[in-house]
Amino acid sequence: MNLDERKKLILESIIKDYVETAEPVGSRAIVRKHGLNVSAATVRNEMADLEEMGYLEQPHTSAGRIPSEKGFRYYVDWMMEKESLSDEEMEVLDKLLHENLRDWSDIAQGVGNFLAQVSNYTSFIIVPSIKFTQFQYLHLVPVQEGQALVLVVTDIGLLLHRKIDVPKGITVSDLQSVADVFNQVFRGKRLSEMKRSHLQILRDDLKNRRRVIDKALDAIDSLLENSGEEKVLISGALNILNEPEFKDLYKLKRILTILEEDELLRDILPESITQNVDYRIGKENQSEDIREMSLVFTGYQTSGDMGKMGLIGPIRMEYWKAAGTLDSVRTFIEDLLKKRN
Amino acid sequence: MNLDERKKLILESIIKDYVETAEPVGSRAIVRKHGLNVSAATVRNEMADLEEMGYLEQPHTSAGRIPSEKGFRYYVDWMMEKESLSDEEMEVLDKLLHENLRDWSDIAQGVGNFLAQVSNYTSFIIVPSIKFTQFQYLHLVPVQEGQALVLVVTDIGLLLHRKIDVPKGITVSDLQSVADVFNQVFRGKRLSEMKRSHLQILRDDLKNRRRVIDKALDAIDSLLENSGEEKVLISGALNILNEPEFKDLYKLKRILTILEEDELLRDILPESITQNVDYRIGKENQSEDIREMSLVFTGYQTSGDMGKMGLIGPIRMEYWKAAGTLDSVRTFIEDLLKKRN
DNA sequence: AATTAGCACTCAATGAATGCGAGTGCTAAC
DNA sequence: GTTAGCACTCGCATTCATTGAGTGCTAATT
Repeated sequence: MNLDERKKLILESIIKDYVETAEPVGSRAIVRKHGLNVSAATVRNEMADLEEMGYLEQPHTSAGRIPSEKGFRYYVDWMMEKESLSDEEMEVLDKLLHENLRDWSDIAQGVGNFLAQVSNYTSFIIVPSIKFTQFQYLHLVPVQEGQALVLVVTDIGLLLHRKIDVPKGITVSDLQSVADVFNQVFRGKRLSEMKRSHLQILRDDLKNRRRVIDKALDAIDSLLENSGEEKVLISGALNILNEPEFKDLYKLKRILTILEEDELLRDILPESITQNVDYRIGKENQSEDIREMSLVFTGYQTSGDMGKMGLIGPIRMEYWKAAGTLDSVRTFIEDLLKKRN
Repeated sequence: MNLDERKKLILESIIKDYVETAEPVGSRAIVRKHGLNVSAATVRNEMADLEEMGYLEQPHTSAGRIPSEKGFRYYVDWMMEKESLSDEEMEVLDKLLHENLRDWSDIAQGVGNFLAQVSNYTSFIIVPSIKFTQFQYLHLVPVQEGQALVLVVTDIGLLLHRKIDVPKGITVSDLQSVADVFNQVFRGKRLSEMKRSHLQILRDDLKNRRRVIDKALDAIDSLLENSGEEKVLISGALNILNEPEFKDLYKLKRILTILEEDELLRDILPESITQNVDYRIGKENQSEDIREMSLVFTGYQTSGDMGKMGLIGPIRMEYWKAAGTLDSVRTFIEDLLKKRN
């Protein structure tokens, strides 16, 4: 894994130039732009070496070199320095998230937009299933004769509000006492653990209350069904229009379609994920469809499962910036989640 | 405005063919495909007439004819028969909307997706400002020491839920009585009319209650600020990738960018709008940016302002299908909105 | 032994020249 | 009024030569 300093410098020059311009880089250009004290011919020799080692490749004989995927991988693993968010960018993020404290999924969407915007790539955020968030309390709010609103609040905020039918003639304090039952029995439990069977308390209870409780649990069940899975948020898919490698309309269409289908994203990420930034460069991706793209991603800790987020871009990606941005954003939202608790 | 039957038939043939294939239509093709009992030469003469009248145009001398925008306009105004949704499509819509009764804006998003899907164009739905919906009642739900949840319910369902700070030591019944004040004073009023000045009742009331009321009104104000404007929902923007006229990457990018910017859509629609389906074909559009596209749109009645929805596609659009679809969907959601009340 | 100048060579990209064919417009006959 | 026939037009695809950036190799230089 050791390249001598000059080879490293040349590899880096080629990567930086190529990422910027999307054009093969020639020996002359390197000498000129990066102020090496050797001639182009020397650089050519080094480049031939690097190519033989697999770090560079040539689109065709008479073109310059471009970094191979292995070249990018080497750079990312051994040479790269992450580039964090600038102060101004941090400020934007800060403002964005403190402006209005809404649902966590709203916040996540905001973070996604932010990621896409600062990076100019496509961002994704996977919000973990709410199954494992803690039930805090439930309120039953009468709406009108025969209807009530179920409110479920968890450790990450309000989650469910849904109308249910209730028996006519039920009073506010009836509803209150039903809610009290929930709050006693389930407080601190995870949503996924809320089962009818735990409500033995009610074995011989009033029929009316029983019915309301059933309805409320139905509502919770349906919540888990609808949003019980992790949620995938995608932002900035159109940013790939800026990448010259996708000027081919057919390719473009295929990729945009994938990016629109949030379901597909779940599959291209590894099951388990850590809070370190990780990379999948080009063909390192399992999924056929994104073999021409790179992924930079990381996990973030929530009160429940680990969430995931990341950026999708061309192989010719500013990995340094993407990784730095993700690092900054991760710490930021983890702080935010802690504070909200 | 009178064309003889044969000219109409020829115009229609050209429109149908061109809409389908995006290629100029030649005289031979018309005779062959549409079973005219005249020769190609005759059709050519008629076509020359139609061109002179401005209903057709020729991309270049040696090509067939394509309908001009005026030609499409004539067809839409005088000849077209709308093509309603098929039974299966109606069923899909029905299922979609009865599946889960959520927020109206969720429903609107669903309808938008549906429109985009059945039409294969880009759909937009403008949900009118909530300012003019009727306040039904407010609930204050204690969350934890020093915090409460404001719930505002209007005639179209739950609208706002936001945490506010409340003085410590305030009791549930205190909150309840504050809510009662709101419900007495504002019931049936429009959100935009809810002002502090109406709360003279409170002139000499307890300081604590006063403070809570102020906070709640702040929350409502902020609601109006954030979502007080009409909301634009766009769906299926990527459908334009299917249209060959946008194979030019530069055009494509410009248009997709516009479609992503929902703000811009507001501007391209006329201020006042009726429940009839209306059209803007190509250069009939005021806005520079969509002069190469057509709009088909209609208003839908809500309990407040008139909402708007429609489809954006190439000039070479299936107006008949688009108009029929919008008609069907309009009546559908108007029924839905009535029922929910 | 490493570096460099020099030069022949390669190959994509560009643009001019050419042929093809779909479709028209016109004329003369029906 | 309709139609057959035919010359004509013009976009499109193909071919071919030209250009130029960039390489690889060799021989000279440090």
